[in-house]
Amino acid sequence: MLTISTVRLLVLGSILRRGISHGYAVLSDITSWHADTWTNVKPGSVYHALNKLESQGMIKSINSEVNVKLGPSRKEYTVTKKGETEFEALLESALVSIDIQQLSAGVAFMDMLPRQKVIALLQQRRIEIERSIGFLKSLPTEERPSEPSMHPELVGIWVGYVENELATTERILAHVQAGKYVFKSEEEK
Amino acid sequence: MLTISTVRLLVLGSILRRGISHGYAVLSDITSWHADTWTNVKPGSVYHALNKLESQGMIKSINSEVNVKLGPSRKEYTVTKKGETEFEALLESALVSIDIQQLSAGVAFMDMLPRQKVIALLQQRRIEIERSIGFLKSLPTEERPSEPSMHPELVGIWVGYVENELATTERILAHVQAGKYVFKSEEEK
DNA sequence: CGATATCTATTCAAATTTGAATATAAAACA
DNA sequence: TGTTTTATATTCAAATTTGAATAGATATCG
Repeated sequence: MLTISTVRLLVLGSILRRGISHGYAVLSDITSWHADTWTNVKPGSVYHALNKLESQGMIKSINSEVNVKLGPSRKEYTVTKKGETEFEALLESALVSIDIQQLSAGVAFMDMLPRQKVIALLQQRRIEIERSIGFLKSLPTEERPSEPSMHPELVGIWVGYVENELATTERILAHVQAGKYVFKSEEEK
Repeated sequence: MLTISTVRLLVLGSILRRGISHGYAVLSDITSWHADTWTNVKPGSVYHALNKLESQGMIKSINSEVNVKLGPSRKEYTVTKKGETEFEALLESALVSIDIQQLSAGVAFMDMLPRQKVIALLQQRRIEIERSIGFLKSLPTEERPSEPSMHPELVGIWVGYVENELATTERILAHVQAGKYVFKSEEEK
């Protein structure tokens, strides 16, 4: 289950990438990206996010209505300045978040930030994950657990999870530092 | 964010472990188990689950009212036969689920199933994860991704996630097969 | 050329979650 | 003894998500 901020990030990012877009295209983008794994957004969530973003002045609807399409009429949107600011804030917090769905959405759009910014955020993420590993490893367990919190396997599951998050962060960080991918304000040749 | 079925499993398991319980105790159990990591259940979710489980005949309220407590009055529940059946169904599906939160809840209560059953479920989980790894590894990627679904890092995040799930499953399976922990209908000495 | 399938596009009610508020009783303190 | 704190216990409105339904327009098939 995705959080609202992840949906907002995905919606804003999808519209920004296209310049002008509408609910169905956003939905198609998101579901085509998901690979049945990292997102499971339903139409209602996308349209809800669009309505809310519009009411908050993050996006605004335009009436181009160039009827070069098949099917019912669309409502098209562009992202406002305020929306761009929101997008960057959501993106930055996604790249630092320990949650894997947030991170996925962040990585999907990371090239819309400068390379150095992404490096700094991923380094921050690494520090938070290391703290989390330290905490989890400090938890006491019992071979005959008297309650679930003491169960070695339960603690093990979460240690494994965050250790994998650490490896993931370091891998991406290394690639970005090594010059892979094209980031904001880097010309492509 | 937890799914409803995970909350139901946790609530039923918590009541079953205590025999008789009430909302606040269930909430305390669940939050004391979480270690700030694998659950983040709010009061409203627990009470909602209790009301729904009661309306479905999975639990029933009893009026023992042995006022040996401090604070406002409670509403106490026991799990019905129907609720026990539901608990086992939820538990079995949690142990097979690829979702880590479901698995965590499943592991927390796995000792309420026979050892052989748990082994069979974890083996099934392993097979589903292997299928998932195969699928993810078959996805095409591009060094200059034209869309997020093609991004090597995004695919890499999810390959890493499921590979870690595989390792976790195999580790727990090995421990259970090696005779660790006390399961249903195994006497303790 | 009429039926029906398909793709496009959105809406809506019902279910669920969240965050905050409310409320009771005992304990602790001054 | 009064007042504040702490622990117990639940409720509720608002926000969000889900699942299903609705609906327009072209394509396809016999």
